[in-house]
Amino acid sequence: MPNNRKQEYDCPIRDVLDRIGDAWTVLILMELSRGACRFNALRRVVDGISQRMLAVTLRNLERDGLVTRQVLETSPPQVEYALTQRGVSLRAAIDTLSDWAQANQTDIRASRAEYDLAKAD
Amino acid sequence: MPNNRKQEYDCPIRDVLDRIGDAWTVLILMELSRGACRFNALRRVVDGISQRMLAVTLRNLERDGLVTRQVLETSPPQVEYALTQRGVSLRAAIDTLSDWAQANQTDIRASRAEYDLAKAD
DNA sequence: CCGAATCCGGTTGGATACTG
DNA sequence: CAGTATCCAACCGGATTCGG
Repeated sequence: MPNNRKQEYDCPIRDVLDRIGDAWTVLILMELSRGACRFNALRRVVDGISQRMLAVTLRNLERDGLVTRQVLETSPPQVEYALTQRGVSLRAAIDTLSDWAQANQTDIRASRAEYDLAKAD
Repeated sequence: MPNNRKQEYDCPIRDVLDRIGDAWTVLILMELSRGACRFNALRRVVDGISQRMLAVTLRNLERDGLVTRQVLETSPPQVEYALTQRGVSLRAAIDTLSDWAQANQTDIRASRAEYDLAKAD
């Protein structure tokens, strides 16, 4: 039920988190923000992503208008993905979170270590 | 492998997304930002959350130093949760994302509808 | 080269029942 | 009141295979 109920309320922040909360979307977004990229090129650089998840993630991004998909008429055909303007603006919003993450990561790690230690009494 | 590999790289943004990417953390964070709250009070207001997930989520938040857990010496004992300073700052970062979500949600919905329609040809 | 379809093991999280 | 423990169904995503 967790995934069905996600869209149960009309909560915009949930929409975004459902998109970027998974393991790969943010990585792909970051990679594409460095410039357009083809499928297998992405696959090599994202490192560890399966073909399936790359396809699924890109399709979702395209569906939300965050990424464009352009088929190049080469032989064999190639497909180039690029951020839309909306995608760029999302990336900027994510950067805020990323900044927070970097600024607080050592403190958070310390808190976790302390917490785990206290539990191991 | 997706969950084991999450922490594989030392990527701070992943740390944050692993925390707030789930269904409940953000909702609880938002609720606590309105003031301290007890367990069952949270449970009532968050609406739809199971007892188990509320406990798990709160424990994770506490572990990261985002939330404090204070046992009140009443009878029966009550437990009050509140945001830490760090929790407040995270909420601020999330607000940026939330603003983006609100600003773009109608466009995104439109994109999705258009995409789905094009697929149903 | 790009992707969809199928299969299937591991994780997630709800329901329920039980403690301090 | 505030959790923990157990059980189990649903989902997610990797591996593999096949199509355009």
